Amino acid sequence: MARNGARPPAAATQDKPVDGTKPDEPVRQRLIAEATRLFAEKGFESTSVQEVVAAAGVTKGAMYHYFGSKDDLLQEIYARVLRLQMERLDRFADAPGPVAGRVHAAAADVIATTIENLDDSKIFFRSMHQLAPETQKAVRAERRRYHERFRDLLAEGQRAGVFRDDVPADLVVDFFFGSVHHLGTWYHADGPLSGGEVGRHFADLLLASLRP
Amino acid sequence: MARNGARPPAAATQDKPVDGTKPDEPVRQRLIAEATRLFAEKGFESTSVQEVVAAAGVTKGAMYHYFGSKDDLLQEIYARVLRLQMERLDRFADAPGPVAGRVHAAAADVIATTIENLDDSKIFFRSMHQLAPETQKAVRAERRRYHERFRDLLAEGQRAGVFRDDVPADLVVDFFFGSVHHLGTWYHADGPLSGGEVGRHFADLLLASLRP
Amino acid sequence: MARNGARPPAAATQDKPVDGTKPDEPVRQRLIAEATRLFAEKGFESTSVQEVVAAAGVTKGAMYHYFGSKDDLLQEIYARVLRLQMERLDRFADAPGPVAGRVHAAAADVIATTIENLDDSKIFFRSMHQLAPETQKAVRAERRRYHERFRDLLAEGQRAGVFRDDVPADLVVDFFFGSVHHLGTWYHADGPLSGGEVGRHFADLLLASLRP
Amino acid sequence: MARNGARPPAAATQDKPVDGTKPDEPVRQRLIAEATRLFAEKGFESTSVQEVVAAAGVTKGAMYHYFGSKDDLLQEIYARVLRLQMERLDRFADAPGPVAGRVHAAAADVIATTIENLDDSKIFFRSMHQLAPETQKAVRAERRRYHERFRDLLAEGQRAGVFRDDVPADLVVDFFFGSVHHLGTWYHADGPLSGGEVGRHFADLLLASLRP
DNA sequence: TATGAATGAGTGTTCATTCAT
DNA sequence: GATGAATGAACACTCATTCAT
Repeated sequence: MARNGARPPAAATQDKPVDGTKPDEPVRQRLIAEATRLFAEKGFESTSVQEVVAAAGVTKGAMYHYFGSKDDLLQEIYARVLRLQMERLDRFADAPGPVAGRVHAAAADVIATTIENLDDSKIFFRSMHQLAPETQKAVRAERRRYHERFRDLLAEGQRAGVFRDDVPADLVVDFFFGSVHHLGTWYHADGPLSGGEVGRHFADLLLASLRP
Repeated sequence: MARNGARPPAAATQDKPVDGTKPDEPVRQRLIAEATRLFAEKGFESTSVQEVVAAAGVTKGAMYHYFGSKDDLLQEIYARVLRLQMERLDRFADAPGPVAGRVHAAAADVIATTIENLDDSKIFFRSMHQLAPETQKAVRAERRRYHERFRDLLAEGQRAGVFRDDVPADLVVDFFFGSVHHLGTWYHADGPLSGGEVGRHFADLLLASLRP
Repeated sequence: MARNGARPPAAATQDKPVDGTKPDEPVRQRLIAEATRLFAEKGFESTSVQEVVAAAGVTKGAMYHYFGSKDDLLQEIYARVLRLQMERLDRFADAPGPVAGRVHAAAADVIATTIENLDDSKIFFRSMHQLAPETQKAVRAERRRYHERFRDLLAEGQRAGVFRDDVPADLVVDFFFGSVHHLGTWYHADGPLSGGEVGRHFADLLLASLRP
Repeated sequence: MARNGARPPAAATQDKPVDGTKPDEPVRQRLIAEATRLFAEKGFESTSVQEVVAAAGVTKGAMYHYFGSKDDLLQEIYARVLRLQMERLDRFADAPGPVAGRVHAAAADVIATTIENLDDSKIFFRSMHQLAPETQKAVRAERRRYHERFRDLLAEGQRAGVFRDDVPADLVVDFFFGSVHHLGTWYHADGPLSGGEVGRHFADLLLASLRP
C-alpha cells in the first residue's frame, strides 16, 4: 500500500502523507502526471506548457529544469507506456501452459491494463506524429517488437494447429490491437463493464475468431 | 490582367472549367483536398492555414471567403466522411439475403472504403477534440447512429440465432470498429494486401468470432 | 488610388512633407531605419524586436510580414552597406588620372561616407558574428572583393613606382581600413572636424606612409 | 609555468593546487580564461553563464561565488587588458633615446601584444556597450588616458620637429589605433606574418606617415 | 471574388540570478 | 566553498483572423 513515487525510490518528505491532492509529490512526477492528464484531455498541441506547469503548481523554469522541451515530456510518457506493456506481455507469453490459454490471458491483460491507464492510451496514437522523427522511429521500433512478440505467440498456436492459419498472424495482431487502441475512444469508467470484463469479452472474441 | 491562380497554370485562366462534379468551385474543392492531406500528414494543429492555402495555390483571403474558419474546414471533412459511411452502411444493411451475409459484406466494405480514404480516417479520431464542443457533439451523435445501425444488424443475427449472444452486440461493434480505425496506423498502399483483401480477412474474423 | 508601394524610393504620399519624425514613411523603410539606429546604439543582441517595432510604430506581426526574422533585418542592413561602398569605390578607382590621386580620393571618400553612415559602420563589425554562418560567409566574401579592389589600386601604384613596395599591399589595406572601422568608436558629429576633413587628413597620412 | 589547463577533471579534487601564480584560485582563473575565449568567439550576449561554467568545469553557484554577475566577469576582462596595455606603454614611452625610436617601439609593441591577446581585443570594442554605464565610463576614461599618453609622445615629436604637425596628434592616434583594433578582424595566427612582423610593418607605416 | 498588409494574443524556450542546504 | 532546484521576466517567433481595397 501507500503506492507512490517512481524514479527516486528514496522517498521524499513523507511527512504529509494521505492528503487530498498529492501535496509535495516530487515535481518531476507531478509534471508527468498532469501532462498526461492534459494531453489526453485536450491533445498535445492544444495544451500549452503554461497549462501543464500551472496544473503541477510550478513555474516554467522548473519544467525546463527537468525536461529539455515540451516534446521531451511527451517522450517520457511514451517511454513509460512502452516499458510497462512490454513487461506485461513478456510475463504472460512466457508463462507455462497451453498456447491458447496464454494468448487469452495476454489479450485480456492488455485490455485491462490499457483501461487502467486510459490517458496514456489516448495520447499514444493521437500524438505520435508530434514526436521528433528520431523518437518516432524509436517508438515505432519498440512498438513493432511488441507486435512481433504477440504475433509469434499466435504463430505458435497456428503451428500447433489450435488456431486457424488462413489469416496471416500479423494481420490478426492488427485486427486485435485495433480494439485495444480504440478503447480510449469509447470506454468510460462509469459504464456498465469493468476493465476486466471488457478484457475477458474481447479475449473471448479473439479466441473464437481464431478457431480453426 | 485577370491575375489569378498560382500553381497549376492550366485550369487557372479557365472561367468555366468543364471538368468533374462541381463546375465553378475548384478552389473550394482544392482547399478541402489539400487540407485533408495535410491534416492527415501532420495533424490539424500543426498545419497552418498558410500551408493549406499555399498547397491549394490560393491566398488566405480566398480560404476565408469559402470557409468561416480553420475549424470550419475540419468540420467539412468530418461531414463528408460521416455522410459517405452512413450511406454505404445503409445500402448493405438494407440489402436482401441472410443477415450473416449482410454483416460480412458491410464489414468488408467499411474496411475497403476506409482504406480508400485513409487520410479521412487518420484525421477522424486524431482531431476530433479540436472541433468546437457543439460540432463535436453533433459528430458523436451521428457516429452513434452509425454504430447503432451496425449494432442492430448484429442483434438481428443474435435473435436469429446465427450469432452468439453471450457478448453484448454493442461491445462487438466497439471490438470490430477498433480494427477499422486502426487501419490508418498500419496500412500502407504498397503493402502485400489490397484494401479488399484486408476487408475480407477482417470480415471473416468477425464472423468467426460471432459463431454461437 | 495613390498606390503608395513600399520598396521604391519614389516617395509615398507626399502630403505631409517636412514633418518632424517621418510620419507615414513606408513601414519597411521605417523598420530598417529604426533597427539601424537601435542596433548601433545598444547592439544587435541587446535590442529586442519589440523595441524595434515600437520605435517604428508598428506591431511585431508587421515586422515578420516584411522580414523573415530579426537576423534577416540585420542582413538587409549589411547588404545595403556593402552595395553602397562597393559602388563608390568602383567609381573612384575607375576614374581617370594618376593612381596616387585616385587612391587619395577613394580613401578620403570612404572615410567621409562611413562618417555619414556611422550607425551602419558601428553595426558592421560589432554584429557580424550574429549573422547566420552562410550569410556571414557571403558578407565576408563581398568584403574581401572590396578589399581586393582597393589592394589592386595600391599594387598599381607600387608597380608604377609611386608607392613603396616593401610593405605588402594587402597589409596596407588592413592598416588603413582599421582607421575606417574605428571611426564609429571615436567620431562624433559635434566634434571639431567634419567628415570631409577627417577624410582628407587620413588620406594624407595614407599617402605619406606610402611614399617610397 | 605549470599551465593548468581547464577541462581536466583531475585538478578538481585538489585542495591546495601547488601550481603557478595564484595558488588557491584556479577556479577564478579558469572562469576568466574560458569566459574570454567564449566571449571572443560568440560575443558576450550570445554566451550564457551556463556555457562559461561548463567550459570551466564548475557550476553556476561557483561562478556567483567569485563574481557578482556575468557583467562582472566582463568587467574583469576589461580591467586586465587596460592595466596590461598601460603598463607596457609607460615602459616604452619612458625609455631613453630619441622620440621617433620610442614611438616606433611602442607602436610595434602594442600591435604584437594585441596579437598575443587577440581574444581580449575582439571583446574590447565589440562588447563595450554591454558594460554598466558607470563601468563603461570608467573604461573610457582609462582608455582616454592611454590615448593621451600616446598622443603626448607624438606631440613631443612634433615639437621636436621630427614629426609633421599639420595633422593633429589626437587624430593620428585615432588613425593608428584603428589598425590596432582592427587586428582581431583579420589577423590569424596561421597567416604568413608573425605578430612581430606586423608590428614592425605597421610601426614603419606610422613613422613614414609622420615624416614632416 | 480575391488580395495582402497588419494585428494581437499566444507559443515554447532561455537565462541570469537566488537561496536553502 | 559549492550545489542545483527553482524563479520570473524576457525573448523571438507564429498564427488565425480581419479589413480596406
